[in-house]
Amino acid sequence: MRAAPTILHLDMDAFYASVEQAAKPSLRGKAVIVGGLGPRGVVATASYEARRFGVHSAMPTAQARRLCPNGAYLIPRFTLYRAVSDLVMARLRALSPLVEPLSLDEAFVDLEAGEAAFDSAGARAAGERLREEIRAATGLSASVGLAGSKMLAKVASEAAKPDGLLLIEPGTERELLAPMSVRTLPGVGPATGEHLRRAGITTVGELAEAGEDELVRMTGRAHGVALYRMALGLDDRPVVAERDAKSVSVEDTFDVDLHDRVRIRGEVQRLAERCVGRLRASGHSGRTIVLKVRRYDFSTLTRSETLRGPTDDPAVVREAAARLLEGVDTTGGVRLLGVGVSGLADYTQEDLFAQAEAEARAEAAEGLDEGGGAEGADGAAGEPVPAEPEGMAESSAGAEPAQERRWPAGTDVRHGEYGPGWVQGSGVGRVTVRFERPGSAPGRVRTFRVDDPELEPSDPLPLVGEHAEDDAGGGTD
DNA sequence: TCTGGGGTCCTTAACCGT
DNA sequence: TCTGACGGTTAAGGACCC
Repeated sequence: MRAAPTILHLDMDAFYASVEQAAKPSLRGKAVIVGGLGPRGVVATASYEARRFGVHSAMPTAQARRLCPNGAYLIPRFTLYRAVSDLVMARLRALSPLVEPLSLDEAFVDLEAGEAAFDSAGARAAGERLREEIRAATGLSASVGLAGSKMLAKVASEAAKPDGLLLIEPGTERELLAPMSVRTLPGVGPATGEHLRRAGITTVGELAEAGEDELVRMTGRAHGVALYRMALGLDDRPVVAERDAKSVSVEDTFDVDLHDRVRIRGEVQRLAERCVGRLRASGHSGRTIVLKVRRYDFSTLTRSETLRGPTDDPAVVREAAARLLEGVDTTGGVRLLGVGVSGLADYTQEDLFAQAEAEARAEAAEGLDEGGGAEGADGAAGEPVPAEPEGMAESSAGAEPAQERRWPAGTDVRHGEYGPGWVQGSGVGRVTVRFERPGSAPGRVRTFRVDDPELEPSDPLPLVGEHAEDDAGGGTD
């Protein structure tokens, strides 16, 4: 019924992990796990090599380490991923003005609107060309789904993974979907999946048979209607570029539950500041302040307050957050705190640029603050481990004077003598660095004292060498 | 060693006003 | 004036996504 399969869904394969493998030649073909490395971290992305051990995203990192003890565990480096993502999105926008990014590694493109394709053959050709261009520009593989609707295009790219392309011909969608699990449909997660399973519905075909009324009764109005339409392969949502943000929030999970009320208040104030920093950087102000508290038992509650008008004043947000906290019982301990602002209004801030810069600096400083997990700890003997008092996550009230330099695994560094490399692990006063760069052969490893003056953090190098013209970065030769 | 961080959207209930 | 049907807003929670 629907026209030609000219909606394209692009999905980068194991994006964060693939970027790290591209940046670090010695990791190619190896199990790479990107995610939180602390005691409560979870996996953001696992390379396909790591997936063979049963590691997958959203899994606690601790569990991943048990399944795959020899994997490389790295913290995410969003600035690098964003830069790579920008290259990819630029390719998409060259195809069509109608590009809807869903995240750093995923987007929809309306090929017809860009006059890039009008039929199956044209769409397939455009998709294959796109995959080649992305590989040339970034060195990474992407999967492409093509269909007459967003939902089907996404299902197609999922099925094409990794490094593939799948086009769903119009008219074939129902029979294609029928045997698939309901869980392949976007919007059907663990809860809905289990709900449906208990009603004896496990495939998309059974979903369609159940009928709209039944599904609405089981899962609610909006969900039921959407579910039924998806089961029939119906989806007429347009590709929309430029959707504006609806809320801004920041949250922190603590390595150890917080009990001290004074400390909790202090953390809420910090989060409020950070939240406003981001709010301002995005050129917004907001009316509703939200406090989020996750307790020791993982139960989560939110408290919110709506102001008379929008604000981007740190003091106002801090005070509102503090008021909201007073209404929350924290006995037993708190594992996470968050502060958010919603009800956003455009707010053209006078000195927006100065603020954005301040924010960027603050973020850069924070990035290096995170607790670094040593990874290749090997048989390092002797010397007592620094034994950090846990829970004193970051910037612990300036108690310790001679701050030891931290080298989180995965950080880019430059050594005066050996050149560019990355931190493979650190601990017991030492840091292990592998010297290699995106274009090079796998490099050698050397170990230094953490305070080696020749060693300094550096910016990530571009994945594909060609952009040598801009020496803006650390192009000291 | 259980379970991140940033979002979006939906549902339900209470409350207010028409 | 009382009651009801609605509709909008606010607050809280939950499911889901990457």
